[in-house]
Amino acid sequence: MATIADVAREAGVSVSTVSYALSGARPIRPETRERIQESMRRLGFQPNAMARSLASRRSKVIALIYPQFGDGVGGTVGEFVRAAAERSREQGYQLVLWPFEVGQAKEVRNLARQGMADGVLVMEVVLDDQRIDVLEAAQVPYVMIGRTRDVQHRPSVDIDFDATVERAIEHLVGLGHRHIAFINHSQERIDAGYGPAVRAAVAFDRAMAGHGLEPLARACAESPVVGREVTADLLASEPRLTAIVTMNELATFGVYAELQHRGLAIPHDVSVLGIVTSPGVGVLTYPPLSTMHAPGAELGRLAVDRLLDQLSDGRHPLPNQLIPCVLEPGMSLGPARTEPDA
Amino acid sequence: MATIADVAREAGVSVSTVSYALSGARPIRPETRERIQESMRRLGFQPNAMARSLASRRSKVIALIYPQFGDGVGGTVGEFVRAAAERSREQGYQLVLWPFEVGQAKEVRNLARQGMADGVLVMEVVLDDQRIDVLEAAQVPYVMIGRTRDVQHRPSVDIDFDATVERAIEHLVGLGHRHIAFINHSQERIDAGYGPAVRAAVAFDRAMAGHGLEPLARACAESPVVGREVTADLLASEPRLTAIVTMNELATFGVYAELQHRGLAIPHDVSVLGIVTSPGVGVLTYPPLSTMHAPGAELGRLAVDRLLDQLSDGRHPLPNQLIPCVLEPGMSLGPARTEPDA
DNA sequence: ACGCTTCGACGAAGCGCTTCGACGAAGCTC
DNA sequence: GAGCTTCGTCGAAGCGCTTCGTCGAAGCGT
Repeated sequence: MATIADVAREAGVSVSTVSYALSGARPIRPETRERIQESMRRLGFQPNAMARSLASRRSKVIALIYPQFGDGVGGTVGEFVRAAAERSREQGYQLVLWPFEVGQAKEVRNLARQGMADGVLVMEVVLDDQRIDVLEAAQVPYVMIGRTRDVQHRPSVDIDFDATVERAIEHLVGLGHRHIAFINHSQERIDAGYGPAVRAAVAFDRAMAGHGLEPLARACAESPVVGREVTADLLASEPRLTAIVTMNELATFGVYAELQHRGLAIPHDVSVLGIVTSPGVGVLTYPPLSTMHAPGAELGRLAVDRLLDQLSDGRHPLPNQLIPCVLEPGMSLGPARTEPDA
Repeated sequence: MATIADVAREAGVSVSTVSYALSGARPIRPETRERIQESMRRLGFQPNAMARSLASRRSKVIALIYPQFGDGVGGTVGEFVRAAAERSREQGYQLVLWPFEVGQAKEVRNLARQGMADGVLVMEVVLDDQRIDVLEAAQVPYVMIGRTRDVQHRPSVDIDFDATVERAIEHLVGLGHRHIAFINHSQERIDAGYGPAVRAAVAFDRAMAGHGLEPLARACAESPVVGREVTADLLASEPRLTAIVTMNELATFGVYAELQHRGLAIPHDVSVLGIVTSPGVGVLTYPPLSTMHAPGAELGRLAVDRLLDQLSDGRHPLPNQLIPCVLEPGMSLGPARTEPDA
């Protein structure tokens, strides 16, 4: 492998001149630069990443602390990861994977101290996340995906659950729906303070109230069978129901099953809208589910950008940046049926 | 950040002694080692990764060239990635993501020349894959997931499609099924030489022949709607059909829809078996689909192990290592119904 | 007691780059 | 034309480690 010294010799200049030609940190006469570039080409020179990092004290590496993939149907995490990796590359950074759970803060600290990463992206943070604490202690720039309890002074990007739910309700109300139910994640997750579940629940109540409507919400275990039971329960407690919003992919399959079982047509009798879904979930059902899918790729890009902001000018970015989910029309939404008893 | 020099001073030894205590490359007297470790602990010392890599000429980094996530329902890629990342970490390596398509061989070469990775894992290789060519030219150790046309001398790990299909058929035959259909990926993918589709098709014919049965196979676009059409077509051309094997997740949803539409009960009238699926797909249907899911995690671990084999002793591992899919019982398999006309 | 090996530690030379200070040549001012 | 700045380049000092050669001290056999 050719080194910068080989290039310098070939081009008849000093090593430092080659370095400056490479980085542009000092002016080089055009014909000298030409000569250097020609030599680099001839030798197939690529600067050694390790030497460069050591000398410049910048590794050009971003670490991504990421959660279990693949629970649920989720392609969202995959989208996020790929977008983050691509954006990093565009900006001349590499993305390394640190598969650490919440409990492995010590490992995070050690790796951070090894100077392998200039900054860290932390996915699926929890309310009290030790990993964030050690990163702050180690003075390593980071961006969270999600939020800790203290969110004011910590840079993060996340799904805008408020806006997503608000838009979902608005859309349904616009179609004439007045009796709208919401199927959330499981009660355990809500009790555990799982951010999305808690925030969406609050947002749903608020959005319904904003339209002068009665909120009807249920927690639901992540399973089609329970989703089916919950749907039955919802129909029993509110027979005038014409729309169901779900934030629970597996439960959604149960919603479909129960409605079909009862001979209720989608969307003629009941409209169904899946929010914060993975991409591609809509086509798994018949009729295709209308969804508001999580902006995984956009979040990935944004997270990298916010991190690089910190790395370049040292300034802290906006502490929080939220992106709403995107409506992906399917065939499961329609105007509310005329209420049988209203 | 403490350096090795700080530790040496603290412990009253030379820098090289600390280094040897760290690596174990030369014997150190126990009490000296004690003292050094105590100093390291006190200073919170972690060796600088860049300096270490530069001096030792080993980056302790594995690169993963990986495909688009999230087409299809797939959690398999996610499983693979996480398992590979975890295994790497266990072995003291980092996993970096190189989001490169088949066409970006030049980028792969450049990055490889930068010495950032000691070895490379290449996912979703195609029959003639330039990325493999440049890696060989650059003498960078690699392991493929999948196969190129020339597979004899190239280390790879992959799903054992032969064994998977063979076991699937065997299982169904054991349940008394004689008229078994196979739904493959789309014709375009087969024509394009997409390995899994081609190999599974061949394996199906062979397995059926091995049991003295008539193979009945169909290509099918990746969509529930087309899956439904193909199912109708299969039932028309072989009314005695009692089992359907699918290697096409989206189509499987269509299979269910068509069977239910015709009042054919699963598994009483027709058994359905999804092979090479992502984990968790089974529970999306009712009754839960029996699957043979792709061993993503196992492949991830294995790929890393095979790569590290090369890195440590320089010997080439077994060129190919295949792992069959694992049967995950659902509720969609049952004994063949008595043939109405046999 | 002598030379021999073995053990444990040290010093120094890199690894391939970045970056700082310096310096000759050329261009400017008055 | 003396003194100034500006431009383009060079040399050398690291960055924080690994690793090779070396060397004193202790342990061995005879």
